[in-house]
Amino acid sequence: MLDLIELLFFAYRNFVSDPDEILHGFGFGRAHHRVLHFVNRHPGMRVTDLLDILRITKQSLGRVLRELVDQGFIDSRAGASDRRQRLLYLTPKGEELTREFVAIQSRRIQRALEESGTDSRDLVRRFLVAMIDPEDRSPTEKLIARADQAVEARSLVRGPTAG
Amino acid sequence: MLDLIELLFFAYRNFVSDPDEILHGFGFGRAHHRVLHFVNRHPGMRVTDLLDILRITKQSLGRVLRELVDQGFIDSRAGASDRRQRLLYLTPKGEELTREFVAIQSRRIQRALEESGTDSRDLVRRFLVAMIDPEDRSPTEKLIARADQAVEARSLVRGPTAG
DNA sequence: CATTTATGTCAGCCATGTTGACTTTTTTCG
DNA sequence: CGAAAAAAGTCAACATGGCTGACATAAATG
Repeated sequence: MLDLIELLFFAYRNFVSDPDEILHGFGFGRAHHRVLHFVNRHPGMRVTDLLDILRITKQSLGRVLRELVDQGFIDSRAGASDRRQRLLYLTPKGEELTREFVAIQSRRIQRALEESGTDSRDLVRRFLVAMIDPEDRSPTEKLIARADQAVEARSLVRGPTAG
Repeated sequence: MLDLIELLFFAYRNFVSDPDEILHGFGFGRAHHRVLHFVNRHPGMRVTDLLDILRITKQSLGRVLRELVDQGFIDSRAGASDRRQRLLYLTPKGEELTREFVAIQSRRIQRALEESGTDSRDLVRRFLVAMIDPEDRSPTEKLIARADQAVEARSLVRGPTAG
């Protein structure tokens, strides 16, 4: 297993370096990437939801979130039904930036799947899920499913060719 | 691909948290884990080799390496043929600690491979290699091969049942 | 009205990266 | 031999992104 332990290290390092380089030009770092990524996936999410996903403290998140809001990458609106909540959305500027690193990371994964063989996607997906702590798997898969459904819903509203 | 991007994040986070927890008891962190891991894999490696693998600065490495040597987890001996070199070895204490996190990470991978299906190992390995930057792949695979061969050589010297 | 919840903020600390400058020891090469 | 290069180590200062603890405010809830 030692080879796979190391390959995970090397692969992940390259994988996260893609967005790192893009964000470095804006004075942002890895922490900003994560925030942008999950706000993109769950538009209108609460700050608390983001804290649960990232598993960092409010203070750590607060720092990067403030920078992203101040510089116009994220919009933070009070909730309609519960006005204590701050619901997080990407601005057009934030969407544009997010598209960049989603694209580059998707390309890397796509290439790797093609090189590793036909029908590798399902197996790789199952492997990654199984690498997650058992108690976290179901919540994680539900989170991903909810995000995917929301994308689907938005694309139906805008029409099939709008995205 | 968004689901795989996120699964990589969640899977890797759990994957590295295993050794993190073990090392936290010794006042060590992620940086110490990496050093111990690669010194275990390449006993007698030079400091320069380690710098090449980790891609961090001499100063960053120096800090954690000093702690590991001072506290008796790593032995640093002058090279026989080139006495400028410091060749790095795990002490018995370092070996014991290293065995712990190799074991826990191996168990996680083993479990994930079993759950993701028969013959998943080869495909997962190919996928991980293909996730690495093309120009880094060949050096990385050679590095892993050399480490595996050295393990093989050592086990032949000590006899097949010694390990 | 008291309590809880969601959020934000100040202050300070820690781990681990970075740059830049410099030293010592040893090897290599013209 | 002597100059240059290589391997390693060190000092100082700084950045990023984690952390704890203590509070403050607004709004919902019972």
